[in-house]
Amino acid sequence: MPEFSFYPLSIDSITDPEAGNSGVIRLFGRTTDNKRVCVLDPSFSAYFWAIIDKKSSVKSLTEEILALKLDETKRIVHATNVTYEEKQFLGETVHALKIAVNNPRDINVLKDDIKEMTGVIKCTETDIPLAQRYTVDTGIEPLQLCTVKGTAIKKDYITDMTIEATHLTAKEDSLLTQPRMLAFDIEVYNKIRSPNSDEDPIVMVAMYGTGNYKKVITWKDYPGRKKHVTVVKNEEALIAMFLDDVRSFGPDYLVGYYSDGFDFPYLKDRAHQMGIDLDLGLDESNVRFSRRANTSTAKITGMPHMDIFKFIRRIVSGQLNLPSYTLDAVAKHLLGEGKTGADVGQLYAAWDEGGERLGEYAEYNLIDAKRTFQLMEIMIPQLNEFVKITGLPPEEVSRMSYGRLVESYLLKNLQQFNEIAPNRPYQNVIGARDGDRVEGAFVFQPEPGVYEDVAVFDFKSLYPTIISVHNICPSTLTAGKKDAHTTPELTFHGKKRTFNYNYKKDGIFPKLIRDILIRRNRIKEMLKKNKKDPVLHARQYSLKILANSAYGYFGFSGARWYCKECAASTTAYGRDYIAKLIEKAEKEKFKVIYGDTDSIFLSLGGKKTLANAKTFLDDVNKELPSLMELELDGFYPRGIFVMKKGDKTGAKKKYALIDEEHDVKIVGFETVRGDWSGIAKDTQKEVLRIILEDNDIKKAVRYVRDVLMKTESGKLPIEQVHISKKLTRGVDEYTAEGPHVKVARQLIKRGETPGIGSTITYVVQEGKGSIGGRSVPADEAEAYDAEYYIKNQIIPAVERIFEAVGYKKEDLLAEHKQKSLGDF
DNA sequence: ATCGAGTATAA
DNA sequence: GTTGCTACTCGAT
Repeated sequence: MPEFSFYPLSIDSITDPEAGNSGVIRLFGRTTDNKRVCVLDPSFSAYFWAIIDKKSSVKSLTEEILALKLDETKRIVHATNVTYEEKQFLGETVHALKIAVNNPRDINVLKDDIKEMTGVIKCTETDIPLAQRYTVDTGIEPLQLCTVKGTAIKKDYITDMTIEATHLTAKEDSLLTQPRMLAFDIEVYNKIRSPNSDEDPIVMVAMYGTGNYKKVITWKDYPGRKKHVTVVKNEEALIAMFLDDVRSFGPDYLVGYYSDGFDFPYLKDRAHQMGIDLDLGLDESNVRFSRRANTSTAKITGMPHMDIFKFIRRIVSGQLNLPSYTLDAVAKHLLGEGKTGADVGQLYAAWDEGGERLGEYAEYNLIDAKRTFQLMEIMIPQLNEFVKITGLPPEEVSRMSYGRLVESYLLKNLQQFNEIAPNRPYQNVIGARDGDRVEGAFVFQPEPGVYEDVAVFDFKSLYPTIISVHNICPSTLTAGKKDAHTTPELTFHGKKRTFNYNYKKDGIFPKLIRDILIRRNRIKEMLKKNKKDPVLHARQYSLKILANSAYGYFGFSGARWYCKECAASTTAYGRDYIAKLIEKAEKEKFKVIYGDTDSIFLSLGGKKTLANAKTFLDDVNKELPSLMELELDGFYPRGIFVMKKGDKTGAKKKYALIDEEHDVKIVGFETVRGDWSGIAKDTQKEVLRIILEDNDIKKAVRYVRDVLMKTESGKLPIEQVHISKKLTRGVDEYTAEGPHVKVARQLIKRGETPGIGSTITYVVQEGKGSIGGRSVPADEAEAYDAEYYIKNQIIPAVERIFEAVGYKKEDLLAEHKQKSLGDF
């Protein structure tokens, strides 16, 4: 009887037609001696719960449920086993029947009849995927080494062996950390910017894999071709060879960058036209596509396909904070090297001409695949941490949302509470929930001006600690005030009220969040000794994300544990903590200049020292409940707050600070926004720097004047007047057409297909009429409307900075006009 | 002058 | 399939 250890890479379930369509768990993985295996575990049964009104109903209901025989097409649906357990459901002790079935699909049929039975209150956990249920109940998890005993069977899987397991056990703490990976990228022939799969062929595909594997396939030969470039006779042969190469390489992960959204859908369209199947599955099945909202996914049975773009965009973007997440931008940031310099827009021309230039594009293609591979390598520790936290397979984790993260973590940790989970809401419930709004955070109204010696404090993980300390949870929400935390007064559905959370027992969220925060604190301690450890870093980051997602999850309409009261209570406590902190600071004669959600800014301004501020910090921390902590976020010799447009009050969420290392931190200004021209952003940045660092307003005025003159002369580099905005819907769906929509129409007219999510870059030119009417695609612009850029871009970007230091816009303009008049 | 739509960012 | 808050421009009225 074969016995070996292996790392599961994907876990899913199938039904076995030879055993009455009963559910079978299927694990594809890699053995410790590097073989590919498929392990089938038929021993695990699907089940769900029925919550019933009283214990005395158990016997009769059990009989009634077991007697159910429902006729479905080609099968009889029935329960195989019913057992009674006392469980917890949202904080209540309940009587529950665990109802097992043969075919996982039977759950959906049975539950409708069972919930109508007298004595049954509701059916729940009817929508948990069998594979997820399996990992939770057995502890067999993706990437965790496990040992299997069983019989080798013949099944048509493309693996070294297929085993039907008799014993399957998880080994402790051994994770697959070095998967065999293959990254790929395709290049398409296209004259206009967005390729059309009905016409434009795939001309190259590159692969880069573990062990320095590299290969480019193309279908036109050229002089000087390198030996890793293979030429085939046409596009059809290119696709066929690509599929063969992927199969024979046998990756644990097949990796792409935006391959869910582009490479695979494109390959599918082209292959379909040629009558080829993308049958990469280890069961010879085709790549499976699904579309939801505006994202698509491409999955391959047994061969996890990872779209690393999605993971970076959704999960890691919080720590990267880049303005753009193109492969080039992300690779430059994380690897120090981006794409090659080749202009992919000219690939079609090189292809038509033939010749040596094609070599540049083969190199470009290969480097794209290589960068994708390198990015995946960097992401592995982070990905592994999320796999451990959620128990989800890597391909799911790579496409995971925050809601899914929280929910998977909860489902995985419910046993310690003896709790059963609510079902996911139906669409109509989600719709009803969407109308609910809760009051958010407090933002301090700043006074415009320049401040000296600014100390910034913030609460460490404010919302997670509040949830934990005040036991905020759908399972502890209670009507009575006895033995309960009562929230500060808040507005809910238009009425003033408070909520109570019983503290007699730990809530699910509070307990799990406390564990997470404590674990994270421990890891951060370890990180102090071992600063660069990527695994520790990934671990603390994943815990941070998880803890921070809990508040958002409470208010998320698609959540199982949706709880608007909990979300409202969390922010109410947040406002209360900040208000009390401000009150205390003012009582201690500190000048509070700003605060937002979890932070306060104190201006020491000569009267107080940093030591005073630190004493204040210590005092505050002595009074805070354990887990909660105020931290010194930073000390800044100078800072500036500006006023809102139109009135004299200070603008919130908009300020700049300079630290002792002379680094300027700019928040909320146009400079850090993508939808302003380069000239406006650069000018604003420099003005802020001059004022904060040199403290020389005259110098700043001189600087702006120079910029205005240069702008007026028409000599700015054209890129400096590019403005970019994203299309968030189809061009015809707009009711109000801004300039970027009008420009998108021009692009369509010249044959391009700017779709949802594409960025439109344009230049405003001179002429009559609306700004939109005078805007043209950036690549068509040679000149710009100097007046527009002066009046609508540069001046607005700097005027309120000058106002904050007592300098009028008119002065700035007047000096500019005099000067320029003199010039003419 | 005012308002809604659209876009983007902070936390 | 995280939340809410603020600020701005453009175009319509």
